[in-house]
Amino acid sequence: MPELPEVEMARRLAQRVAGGRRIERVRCARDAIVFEGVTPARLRRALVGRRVRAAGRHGKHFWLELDQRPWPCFHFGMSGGLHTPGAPGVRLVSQGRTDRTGAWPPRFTKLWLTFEGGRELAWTDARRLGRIRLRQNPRHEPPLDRLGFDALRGLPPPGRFLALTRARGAPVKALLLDQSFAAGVGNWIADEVLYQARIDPRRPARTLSPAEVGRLRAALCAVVTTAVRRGADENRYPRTWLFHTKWGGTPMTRRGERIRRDRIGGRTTAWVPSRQQ
DNA sequence: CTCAGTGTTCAGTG
DNA sequence: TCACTGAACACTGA
Repeated sequence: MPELPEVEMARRLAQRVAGGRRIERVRCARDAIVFEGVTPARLRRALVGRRVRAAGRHGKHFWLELDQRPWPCFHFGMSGGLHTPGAPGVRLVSQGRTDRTGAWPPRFTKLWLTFEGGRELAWTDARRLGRIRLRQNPRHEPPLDRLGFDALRGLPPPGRFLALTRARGAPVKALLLDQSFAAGVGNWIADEVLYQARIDPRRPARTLSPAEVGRLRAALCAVVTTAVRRGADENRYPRTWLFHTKWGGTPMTRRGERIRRDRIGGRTTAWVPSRQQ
């Protein structure tokens, strides 16, 4: 689930539910892995009674900006999500079948917040690769301070993007996944971007021509902004996207192109050799 | 039962 | 020191 578009939806959900409200109650699961460097008692002390001013995000990390520091910071790992009880006009960040049951709080809830007025947020993580931390200044402390430009809001201008890309020797697929390059890009976005830019994922980044880097930048921008505009709802992504056909039993795009799957940059990569030379 | 997986970190290599 | 690679992490669901 959680690449940049899903995390952006979570941020907006947090903003709508919690923005301007005081935190009344904080409940934590017992989990010394997900709560990194924070005991439930300290987290409770930092949050209870605080007012939420806003919700921030960079790449796949997001945080709540409170009227007093430190602030809670969240990363969803492979399987995390943010939920609120189904109130009219409030969109759920879906986490698949485990919470279509409608249970509240959902299965695998790690942090459960109640705000003044009775609104609630639940942060879930089945596989426990996600993290909850406390930070004085999230953007300027680990792990956020090691991130590159945000793929939605911080895309560098063409000249700088070209220089950044050609400074690297890794396969361009690996470069796209590197969070210190483009924060927020995950496996499916990287595949989609390379497909749309018509670039072979194995190519060392420094061998791309200026025209190819231009296509890469344009495709990155298009994929991320479109996914966010469509509410990170895969059913609403354009039909031409590789996304829809990459995992199916039929390894074909709807254009009839053969899809190949290789291990590139440490991840399974779906690509179309006839189109990505 | 086995294996892949929408992610990150860290040890090891050159 | 830097750039890069691959394994480990923890657990679910196919």
